[in-house]
Amino acid sequence: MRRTKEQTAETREALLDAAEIVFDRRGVARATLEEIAREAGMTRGALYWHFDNKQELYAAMLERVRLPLAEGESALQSLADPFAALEDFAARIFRRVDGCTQTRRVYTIAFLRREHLPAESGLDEVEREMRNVGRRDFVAAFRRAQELGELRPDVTPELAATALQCHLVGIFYIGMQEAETFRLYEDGVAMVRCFLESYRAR
Amino acid sequence: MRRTKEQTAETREALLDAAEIVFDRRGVARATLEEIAREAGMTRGALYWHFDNKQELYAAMLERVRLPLAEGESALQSLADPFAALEDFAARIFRRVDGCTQTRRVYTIAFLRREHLPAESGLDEVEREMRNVGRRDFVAAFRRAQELGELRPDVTPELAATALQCHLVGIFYIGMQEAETFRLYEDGVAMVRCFLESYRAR
DNA sequence: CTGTAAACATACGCGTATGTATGTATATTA
DNA sequence: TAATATACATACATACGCGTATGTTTACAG
Repeated sequence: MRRTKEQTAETREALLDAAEIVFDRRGVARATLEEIAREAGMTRGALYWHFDNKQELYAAMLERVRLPLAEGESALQSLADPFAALEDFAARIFRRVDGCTQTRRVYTIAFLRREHLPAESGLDEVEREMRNVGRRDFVAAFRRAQELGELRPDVTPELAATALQCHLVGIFYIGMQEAETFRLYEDGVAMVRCFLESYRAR
Repeated sequence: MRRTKEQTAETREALLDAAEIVFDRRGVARATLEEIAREAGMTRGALYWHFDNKQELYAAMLERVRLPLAEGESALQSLADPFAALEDFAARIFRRVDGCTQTRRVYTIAFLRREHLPAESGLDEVEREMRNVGRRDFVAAFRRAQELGELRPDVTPELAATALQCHLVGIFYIGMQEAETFRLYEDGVAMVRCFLESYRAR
């Protein structure tokens, strides 16, 4: 029952799609490899052929979304107008998560459908790295704004960056829990815009 | 080996303390009743005497913190100065979570150490209720601010309430993940103050 | 065209957590 | 003070999910 290269790749994608669905439905811990395989119309044999275990399956699922995300649109580009760049960055992220079902589902899984342990070796390094990369960019942008005299004089760039981080995380969090009533893109952008104004110098 | 009423109550508390520790360490799903019982110096027999299963143990752990929290300091009191009341409300919550190790740990467990499923019957109703109660108060406060002409004219009370909710959740979320480097009370209050200013009319 | 390994399906053994059943000592009550 | 139910500890029965071993078909390399 050997398949062609194409069929094999399709099977792998189907397994990852199924993993997303079942992780979203049951949570990562309670999801069983049996249910994932059946969701894809396969057996656990196929799963263990493509992935070593649930951990690696989860990592591969993340990677499939991280790749297009890392391709270019992640960093904030121009530091000429830091506030505009920050708002634009947030808008792009919201647009991406709100527009693409798959991205949204994976983000939901990563945020809500799994347990975040204190010293989770390996996987959380990725998350922490992603978060810190974002934060580093935020600090740089607010520092630039400070140089331009556009930042409120009573706050540090670090605090402003942390606050933005908190606000974005909160928007994602609530937006995913109230997925039906909460329009991530429209409401999110409005909130971030309003938020950024408060850190602007008068 | 029958114990006195006092001893029994102490055992129950010890089991709940142990549940907090193990849930925080392993996450709720991966935590085993065996480890919890041993952490309390007991066996699973004691656990099954006091609680029916892990679900009820978790609920009892939540309830132990919800009780003192519901005793009085939860609602925002005066609507004379809505913005001050909101800031004060946030400050009290931060103070409570930041000051009390137990409260902080339970919040960390509820936020990070468990999986949030879409239709989790029973337990998530409590969470949703808590969240909606907060939100209702926020909406009322911002509506009152609108009547007083203190709310920015370009935002609705509902959006402002949602934004505040998002910001608070994000602060909790980040504050618990970076528990070492993030001072929940000081930084949190500063952020909320700055945030609230941005929704004030000029 | 033939051998080999890929791409799975099937079957098995294993550990582990759970729930329950039973044992037991003792505080409580009548 | 005797009887009883309490407050556990211990033992057991069960099921579930995982990892692996093995079987089977067939694409592909030479």
